[in-house]
Amino acid sequence: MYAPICPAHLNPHQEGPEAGGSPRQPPPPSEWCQEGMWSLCTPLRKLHFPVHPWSNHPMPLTASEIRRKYLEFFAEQAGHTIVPSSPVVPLDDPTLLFTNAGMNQFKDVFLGQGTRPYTRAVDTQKCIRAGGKHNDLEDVGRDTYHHTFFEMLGNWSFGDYFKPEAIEWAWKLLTEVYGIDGDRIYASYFGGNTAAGLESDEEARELWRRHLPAERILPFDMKDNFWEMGETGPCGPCSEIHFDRVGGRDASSIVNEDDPNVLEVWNLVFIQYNREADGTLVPLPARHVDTGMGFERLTSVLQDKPSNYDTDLWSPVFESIRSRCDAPAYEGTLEGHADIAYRVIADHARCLTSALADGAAPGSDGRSYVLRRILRRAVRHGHQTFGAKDPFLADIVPSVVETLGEVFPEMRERMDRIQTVITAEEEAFRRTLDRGLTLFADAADRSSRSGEKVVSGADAFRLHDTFGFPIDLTEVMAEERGMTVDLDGYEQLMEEARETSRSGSDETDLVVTMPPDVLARLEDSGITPADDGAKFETTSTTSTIRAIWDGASLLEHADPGRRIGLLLDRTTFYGEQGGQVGDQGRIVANGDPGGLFIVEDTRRVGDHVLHVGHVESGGLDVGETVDCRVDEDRRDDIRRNHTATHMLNLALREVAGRESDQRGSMVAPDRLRFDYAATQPLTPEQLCRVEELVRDGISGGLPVDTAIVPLENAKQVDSVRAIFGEQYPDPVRMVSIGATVEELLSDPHRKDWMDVSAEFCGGTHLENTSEAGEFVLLSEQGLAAGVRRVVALTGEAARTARAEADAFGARIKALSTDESAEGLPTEVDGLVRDFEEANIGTTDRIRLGEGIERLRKAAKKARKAVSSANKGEMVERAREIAESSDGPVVIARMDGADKDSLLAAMDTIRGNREEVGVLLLAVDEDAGKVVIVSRVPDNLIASGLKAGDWVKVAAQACGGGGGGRPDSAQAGGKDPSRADEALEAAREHASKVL
RNA sequence: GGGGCGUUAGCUCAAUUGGGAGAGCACUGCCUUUGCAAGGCAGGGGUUACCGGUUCGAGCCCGGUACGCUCCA
Repeated sequence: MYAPICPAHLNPHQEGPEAGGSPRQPPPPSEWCQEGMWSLCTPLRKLHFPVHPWSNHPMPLTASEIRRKYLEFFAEQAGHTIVPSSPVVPLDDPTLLFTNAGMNQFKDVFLGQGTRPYTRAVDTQKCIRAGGKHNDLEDVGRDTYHHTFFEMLGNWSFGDYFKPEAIEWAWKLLTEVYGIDGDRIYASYFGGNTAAGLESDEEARELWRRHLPAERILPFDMKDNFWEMGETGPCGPCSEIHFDRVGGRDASSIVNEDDPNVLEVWNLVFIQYNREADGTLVPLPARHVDTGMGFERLTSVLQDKPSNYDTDLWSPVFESIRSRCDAPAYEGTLEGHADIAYRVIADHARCLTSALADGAAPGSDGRSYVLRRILRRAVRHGHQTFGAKDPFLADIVPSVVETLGEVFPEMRERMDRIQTVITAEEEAFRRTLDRGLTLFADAADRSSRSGEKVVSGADAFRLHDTFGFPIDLTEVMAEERGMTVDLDGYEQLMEEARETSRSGSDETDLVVTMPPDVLARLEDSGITPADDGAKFETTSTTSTIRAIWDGASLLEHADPGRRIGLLLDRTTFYGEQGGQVGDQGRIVANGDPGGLFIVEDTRRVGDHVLHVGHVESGGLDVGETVDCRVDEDRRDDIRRNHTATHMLNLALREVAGRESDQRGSMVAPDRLRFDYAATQPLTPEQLCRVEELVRDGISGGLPVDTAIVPLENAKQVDSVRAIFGEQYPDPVRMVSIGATVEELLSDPHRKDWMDVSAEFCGGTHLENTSEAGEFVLLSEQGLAAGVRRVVALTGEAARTARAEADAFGARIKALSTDESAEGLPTEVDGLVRDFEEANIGTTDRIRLGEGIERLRKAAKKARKAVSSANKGEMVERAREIAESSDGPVVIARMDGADKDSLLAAMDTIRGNREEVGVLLLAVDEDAGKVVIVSRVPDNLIASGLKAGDWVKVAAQACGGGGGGRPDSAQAGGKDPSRADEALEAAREHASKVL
């Protein structure tokens, strides 16, 4: 796994402690690297690099050498098993947003709930601290040592070695392997706490005394040196190792004081107690060691750099940012905007690369939303600070992979996908980024001018709500301007928005649900949930009425009219669940005269099945025997759509990739709707392909199988599509298409079963896919960021949609054969209108759209030809008018001219005679209107002739009005028969004022 | 399910109480240049997403639809 190493200081053949002996003392550095076996430690390298100021080690060690030496030291000298980092996205621990410490993957061991095949482990763990309890996001960029993503080096003992070994090895690794000057090392230990009844950890102190003078071994209290996992659970004292970057002094007074030059590098936790629920501490039988060393910090120490960002873990990333964004060189200042941007972008690129490599994606809630916020922060910096024009963040990813891909190969393997996701997300944000930045700048200027250094809650909310600026991003931007954000105002608006959202959605239909006290009363009276197991096999059954619910109380009897809900002892009605809508049908009482109940909807309330509807005739009594009859045709439509939904789900995975997880669905009789995760719309080709796949499935006549199986077994099947975060019952009902559930379970990992639909589903399905008949995608649209929705039809509805498409095809073809026809523009207008409202499939729409577009072009051309002929004619007449007229004004009627032509004519007259005032009038018989335009030169305005007044006089004479500027105006009249009166009025007005 | 915002030339975007739809880039032609890069001149390209309303007049105001973005549930 690792390259050959310098045999002098890490001899793989030597006896380690696992053989009973204590670790061998490594040889002095003068003996290192003489064999040249370790390519990075060759004598040649020594010649080129000066000796480190406080170590005698040839410098610099690269970050990957530092990491490797750590792992190898514990593996080869101390018998540890090298364990890979667990994913940064803890998929099996819902309490954790991201992996934030090395111990996460061993939590079960410390809790005594799990074991490992080894008792000593060493690893480097990918960690993200953002968005959760440990949130370093706000500090990234502002200082030089907080990161959202970092590596934690750790060595672990699970009931194996304890304090002596842990301290001894830590000392050896730092001083001998890494060659750190021991005079700069300080150790802390737990100094005891009488209130908690804990004694000082004298054992740790004594162990450190072997290496350090007493004044550099410092006691601290619970806060710093007693580690606890949570309220209860394993805990114990810890001992930290601190390093002084300066040296040659006594720095003991500034240890643990957040001085950037005296930093904690390693924390050794000795787990020896268990904190019980009553707060008492009980010694553990098996004691553990949990250590954590910040890899980036260690690297900065060993490379003698003032900050983590100056190490070779970042330099390739910074260089990538510099060249990609054409940014000024990084200067390492704390305040410089460019320097902050460098740190933010680099940190966030590392974080995103690592999270996406482990299968997370930016989105709108929880963990996903943290990633979205991180990405948007980085994008905004690249755009605003460095002026990056195009999506750039994905281009930084390769430099991250270059520095981390060796240890974390998943980054290398999934780099393409990481870049695709980042680019898509960045593009999405850019669509609102510019306008959002403008809005922010305006808002900030506004409040600055008014002397307040606060961005209003309304502006912050608008940025969030409309432009997708997370509130924390707005805060950062405000702070850059020395401002703050009115968070209270923002929260208030947010709460109002939530309120409107809520109130809009539920028009609280009291009948469809039951309050807890009613449910409790039912239970007390022994009314148990109806047995609805027969709903899959049959649609009718005989049953007894157990309860009648009217939205307020439980009744004994129901009369016609009111909307009520019925509870039965058994039913075949399907209560709305898992996206499938509830059944409709009728319930008929057996008595004489038998009451008739129309079921309009069926809901699930807890485990009860509530039949909602009204009594149509007769009456119903509790205890009465009834016949239940589900509307079978409607149920069949639903079954068609439900099975088609599963096929669609499978087809989408095939076409859009494994990441297109289901985000919701609705199965109704008239259509089906399916929401899925996606960053980009489906292309026309992909839409066709999806449709094709589902149609193939239908024509293939695949059998549909359902079975109830243990959840654990069902989860084994690789191809099963479960909704992320959904809780499934155990045992779970499984629906498969194209293979039986039994076949799937018998060989759960078989590759070709990726072509078989398998879902956990409690819905009603077809027996064979051929019953679906036909399938048409009706639409594909964006629903929210990262979520898209397709709507589709099956059966008769789908066939109708296809027929309608064919009809449009014929209409288009008919019009296309004669593109010069006189009525074409009108025909095309009608066609376009009908087409937009037509109920046809999206693939047909795309296909037909091309023909429609061609026709629109042809119609446009025809219209234009008419208009330009009209214009030419009017200009010609205008020329004649200009030549034959004299006097200071030209007033003329030019019937047949549209507004454009009239204006062109006016320009012609003014071109010929610059000094005249012009007023032209045209009657548009079709529209029953009079158009009047006018222009007046400056000399006549001075004499009192204003175009605005002039047209107004004329327009009023023919029943209209208008106005404009003194030099140019337009008006209109509504009475064409009085057009000549308008002309006369214009003449009078002109002669009067001139 | 409920809000907010947007849609103007092939692309990126303008358009000051509602008064003749523009710019930059790209495209076409000509000119300049040994060539390249570029420059100059001219030109084509728009149902201002769609439908309806108000108005003498709507890219702009009002209502609806489609599509996109975004937030909430």
